Amino acid sequence: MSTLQPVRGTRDILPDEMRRHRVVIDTARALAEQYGYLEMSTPVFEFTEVFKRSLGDTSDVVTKEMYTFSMKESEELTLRPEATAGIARAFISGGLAQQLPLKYFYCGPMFRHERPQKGRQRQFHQIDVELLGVAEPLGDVEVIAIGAHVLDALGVLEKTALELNTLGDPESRRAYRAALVEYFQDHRAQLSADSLDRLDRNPLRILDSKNEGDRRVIADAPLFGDYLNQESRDFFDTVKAGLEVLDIPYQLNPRLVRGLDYYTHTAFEFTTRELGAQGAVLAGGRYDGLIETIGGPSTPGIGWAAGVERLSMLLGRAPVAPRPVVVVPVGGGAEEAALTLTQRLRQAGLSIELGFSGNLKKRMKRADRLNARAAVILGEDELARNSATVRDLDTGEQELVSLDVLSDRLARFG
RNA sequence: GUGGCUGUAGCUCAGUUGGUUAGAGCGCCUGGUUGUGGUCCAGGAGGCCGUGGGUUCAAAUCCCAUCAGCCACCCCA
Repeated sequence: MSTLQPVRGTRDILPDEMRRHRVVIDTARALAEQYGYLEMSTPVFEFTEVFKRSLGDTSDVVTKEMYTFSMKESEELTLRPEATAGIARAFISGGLAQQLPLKYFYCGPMFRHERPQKGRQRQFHQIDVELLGVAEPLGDVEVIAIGAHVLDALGVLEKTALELNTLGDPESRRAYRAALVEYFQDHRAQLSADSLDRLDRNPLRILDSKNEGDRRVIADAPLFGDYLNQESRDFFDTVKAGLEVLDIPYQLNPRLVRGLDYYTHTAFEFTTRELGAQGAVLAGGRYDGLIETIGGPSTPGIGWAAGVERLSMLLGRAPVAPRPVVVVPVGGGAEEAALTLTQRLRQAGLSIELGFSGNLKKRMKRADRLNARAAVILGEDELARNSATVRDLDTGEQELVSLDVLSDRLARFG
């Protein structure tokens, strides 16, 4: 192939694939709006500090996956690896704490320097829903409900399963974390190198390990359920009850964890088995501590992100390109008339193609390749009668139509 | 970041133990029609065999490196 390859982990999105992306994004945006979540946008890059503080200095994303660059000695910038940090930052910079609760929808490209795989690229796209300023478990239920609704509207809900867990409030977490660290310290010898590393940085993550030795140790590890205080237990019960009321099935997964301290209570993931190792398709949770952590007023929050590429891979049939009507001039004398006719029909709201060159045969062939619905043939004969020949390209039937009523006549091909 | 598999026309692939001008299907172009597409028929264009080195009289075929994709780990959307 050419040496002009796209950068590793990036790709061009041509119209066929773009159409799939748009189905995902447009569906999610419309549904989110229906729930009152309004679209907003933040810059693709931020001061590196924004991500370090919000994702945590020890997270994998921050320690080895960020695209960081500096412009001046004082300006360390990073291409965003996810959306929530920027939204939280915008919340603080904009003084938006005055207007709670806030409901946002977001979509755009994200950047992570990971080893590419199917369903995992270095530039990828996410849709994102955030609810700020709601501490009640009903907020969790609504946010998860939007996720389920989006997946259902895309026709992929039955290809996924909702996994649910709670991380409790900070008090419960601290107690559990301490118990976990103590337990794993006693079993250091049986843990994998990866997990030993996690023991310092991110002990909850060990629960998620797929390593066999780790799994044996994990089997007897303390359970989060035993360390949840009453408030946390009640909170989780209310979330579960809400999901049951809405008929959203879920499976409890005590191994579903988030490593960082500002995550609280609900954690959830819609996963699929159709994308190999990249199973998480739409995932999120509650982050009551986040905004305070990066320097704002203590504000509860919950949200999710979903991978546009992953969702579009799950989509069954690709949406077809819109079918235009093609205007075909015959002979040089008809070109001008065709040009004005084309523009007039477009202004009437029709999708019209006018080829730039070629004889009748070539133009008809091109119409066919465009999957055109009809051809409007304009030659000397037609012009003499102030008419055009309209050919239905599906049935092959054609008739002479006066130019005066042409746009009405073509409306049925719209 | 670690380990493994793969890389031949626009696409999907074939290419025998290294041996003359590298093949197929689909797609594309031209013609069979002077004002009519899809089907059919005939013809045609298009490959530095991912890239760079090496072994050999001889490399798409063997070796090394490199780039990219894929799979698992990891991470997550």
